[in-house]
Amino acid sequence: MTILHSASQVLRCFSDERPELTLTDIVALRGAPKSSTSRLLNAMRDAGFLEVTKVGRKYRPGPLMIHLAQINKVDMSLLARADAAVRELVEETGHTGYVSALDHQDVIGLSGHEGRQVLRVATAVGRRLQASASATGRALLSRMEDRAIETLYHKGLFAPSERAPATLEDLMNRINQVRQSGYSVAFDETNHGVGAVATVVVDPMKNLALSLCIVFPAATIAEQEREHIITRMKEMTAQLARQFNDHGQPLLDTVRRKKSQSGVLSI
Amino acid sequence: MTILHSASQVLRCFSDERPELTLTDIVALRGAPKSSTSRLLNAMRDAGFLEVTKVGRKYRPGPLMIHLAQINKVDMSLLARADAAVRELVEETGHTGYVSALDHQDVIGLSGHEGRQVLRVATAVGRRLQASASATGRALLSRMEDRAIETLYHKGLFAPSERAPATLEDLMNRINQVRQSGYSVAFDETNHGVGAVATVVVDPMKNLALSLCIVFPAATIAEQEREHIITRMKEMTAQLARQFNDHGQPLLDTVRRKKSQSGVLSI
DNA sequence: AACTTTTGTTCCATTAAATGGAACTTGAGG
DNA sequence: CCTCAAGTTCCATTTAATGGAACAAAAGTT
Repeated sequence: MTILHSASQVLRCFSDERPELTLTDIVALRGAPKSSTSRLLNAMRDAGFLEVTKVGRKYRPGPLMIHLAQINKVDMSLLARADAAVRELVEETGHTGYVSALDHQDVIGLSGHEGRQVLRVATAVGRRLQASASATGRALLSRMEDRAIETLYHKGLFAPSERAPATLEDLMNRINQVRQSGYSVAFDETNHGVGAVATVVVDPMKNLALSLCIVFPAATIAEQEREHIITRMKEMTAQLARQFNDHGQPLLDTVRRKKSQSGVLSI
Repeated sequence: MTILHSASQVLRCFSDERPELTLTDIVALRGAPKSSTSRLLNAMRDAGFLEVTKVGRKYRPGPLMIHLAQINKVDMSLLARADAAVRELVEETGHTGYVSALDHQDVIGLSGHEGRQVLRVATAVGRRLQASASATGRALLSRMEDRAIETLYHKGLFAPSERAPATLEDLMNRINQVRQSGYSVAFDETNHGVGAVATVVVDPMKNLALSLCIVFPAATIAEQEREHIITRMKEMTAQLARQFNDHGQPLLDTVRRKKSQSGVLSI
């Protein structure tokens, strides 16, 4: 174990729920000896990775992190991150991939990358898709509360093809499958001959859900390759979820209010 | 030199102007051997501190930094940072300190910390002060363009005491002194018997200038102590400036528009 | 205030990692 | 196919990190 990995582990201990940690906290979380951890934390403080609160000897991410967070060209938005992840998947698999978000009953493509395969699905940035009849749409819906989904489809739903869910009950079954497995699939639903695998990740701070999706010709894909795509997508999505403190909470129906700081007037 | 310090140096190489760097860039910036730097950068990538762009082997701050930037309880605003810096100065010197911002011709106290000294200046969060007749006000004005200052005081200015600048010319002289020395002083200007030292730092992304100020009884302060306060304030202000990419640019008169991302639709 | 418990630091010999020069590999132009 | 620049790997050497235990400092407890 190099000290950089140790430092990395320490920094990963911090989260929204635990923005400040003591030495003993970190010892407990990492399981490393107290002495090493003590020296490590002091070294990290000296280097600017951490800073200590005057009261209670608590550590938190330090000035160096604040410096990096100010660099606005390093886009840290979920969209930029999800887009980068999809691009990586596209390069790996050669299939087309895109990132999309939900808008009422529709899914909108926000960014897309075309694959290298001769037979490939064209990307459609800005195009709308029925949420209920697509892998990416059901992935996004899976992070809403049941009540909200029912409200959204209270007038019933339209199935553009035989394989798409035709009733609210069908849809809920498919959504529950997504919730359980962590990914969403579709074959021949909105577009004939097209297969899709999608996952979803939410940024709880912005209450924003985005879906990662890889699309491919349904006929030519091998079972093994499909499995591989699913595995990689779940891996990359899990990484994004960790980065954004997404612990699987459902999306809030109403807009969350930001708490005001204590003791300091806001501008 | 520990590897943590090296890693810290590398991360400090990134800025708004240089959001991505190659191995050779970093070798040039740090002066360390190429071999060590190569290994260091790869180790940092493995640990999540950096990530590499697929094209051009460029490095930039990595997923770990993005994770930390998401922690909302770690307040990275300039106000929170300036407040923490002032608190530290107050603890060190025992004198009262505060952070303030400009509102037209006034300075408003945004956060304050009272000193430990028996004879101390009381804090006044939310209270207004004449910008022209205070150390903190002139510090803030020093980051505006001359034209903007002239516009602000085109109706002339009022001096609340003999030592305060009475004309625009007086004021400009005092402001130019601040620009040159990097700090602002006042004795017996708005409040009798009160001395003050102030510095200013701006967050270019928010186009926000904040002033750090330490106030003390003018009569009882030793020359040496005053010098020490100035030195420490300049140090801490310089650190903040580095973190926020403040390179001494004047404040924009109009609100800067944020550029939209290329290739990706914004939500 | 004296005691106990909890929490963090320092010491030490041992182990493991970082170092820098040189040789080597890779990749982009010509 | 060659060349030059950019990046990686090798190796012996130096330097830093490790973890157990003793030590010191706070925070509770009687």
